[in-house]
Amino acid sequence: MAEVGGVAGERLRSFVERVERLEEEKAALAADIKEVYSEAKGSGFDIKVLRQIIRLRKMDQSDRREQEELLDIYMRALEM
Amino acid sequence: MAEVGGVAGERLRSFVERVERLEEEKAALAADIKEVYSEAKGSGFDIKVLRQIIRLRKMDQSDRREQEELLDIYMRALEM
Amino acid sequence: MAEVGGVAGERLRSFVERVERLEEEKAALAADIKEVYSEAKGSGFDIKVLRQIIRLRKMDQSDRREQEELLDIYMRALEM
Amino acid sequence: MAEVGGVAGERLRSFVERVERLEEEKAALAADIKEVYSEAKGSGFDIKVLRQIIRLRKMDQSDRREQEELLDIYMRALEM
DNA sequence: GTGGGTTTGTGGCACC
DNA sequence: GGTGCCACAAACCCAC
Repeated sequence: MAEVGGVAGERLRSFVERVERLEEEKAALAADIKEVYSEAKGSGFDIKVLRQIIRLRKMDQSDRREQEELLDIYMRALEM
Repeated sequence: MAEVGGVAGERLRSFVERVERLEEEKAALAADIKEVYSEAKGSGFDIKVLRQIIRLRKMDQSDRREQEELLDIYMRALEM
Repeated sequence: MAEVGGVAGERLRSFVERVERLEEEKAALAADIKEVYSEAKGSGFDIKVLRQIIRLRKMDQSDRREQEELLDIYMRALEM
Repeated sequence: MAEVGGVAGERLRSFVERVERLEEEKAALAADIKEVYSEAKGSGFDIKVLRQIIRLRKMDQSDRREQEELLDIYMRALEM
């Protein structure tokens, strides 16, 4: 990190701005999600229930993956 | 949350899937951000400090100053 | 936070030290846990497998709790 | 990880339970710490700054200085 | 303003 | 040694 005002400064600025740009897009998506929840609420759904459903669906997936992974490492631990 | 099993079921499914879709995209952006940090690291930048820079740029100036002043007061109180 | 060197300073110091004390104890427990894993490894167990087992046992519990919670909020959403 | 189902099964169970026991105690301490912060908050202290104080006290002086210097360099490079 | 929950950041650990 | 991963801790945000 020599060249405080020189080339490195340009690279640094570039990285910072790329991250900031991506974070903006991410924040926009978060806002979209919030809007969907809001719309759902307007249709009479309970947001807390919705969130829970989505969380459980995600968990089931990762749970299944974990189980498979456990089987896998058991097998390797037993040198099968 | 009326009409369980009826028309509302369709709507519910639709909301759930929209949220899941958006969350996938959000996760993809998070991965992109991670990659940028990784690239910056490869260029010799300190990721932790980089994160701090981005945090400071986002933070309001007056809040930032306020926090620092409070920290200063506490440290003097503790004779650090 | 007036009284930088006075009464408030004493209270501040007291809180800080209480937290530090508790964190020390917590760190000691973390070290104990690490030691148990180490001992298990010495007995021929695969640490990664062990961790996975413990994680799954914890997950199963919290999964069950989540399911119950979901049922509960469904019921409340349906005003049962 | 040999002897699945035999004597090793007992040992395995023992290790798992010891870890789980220690993790419970650790969780209890975490709750205690949270409570201290809560009490401090009730006395008018800023929790965020309090945490920072504790972090700084734990951190090595030279590391702390190093981080600050790096931050300073980056900020000058970005003309912040 | 307080608590809960979600998300982000940091540190430790294992593997390469 | 250094890199990626995972778990814990902290910050943030919303709803009440």
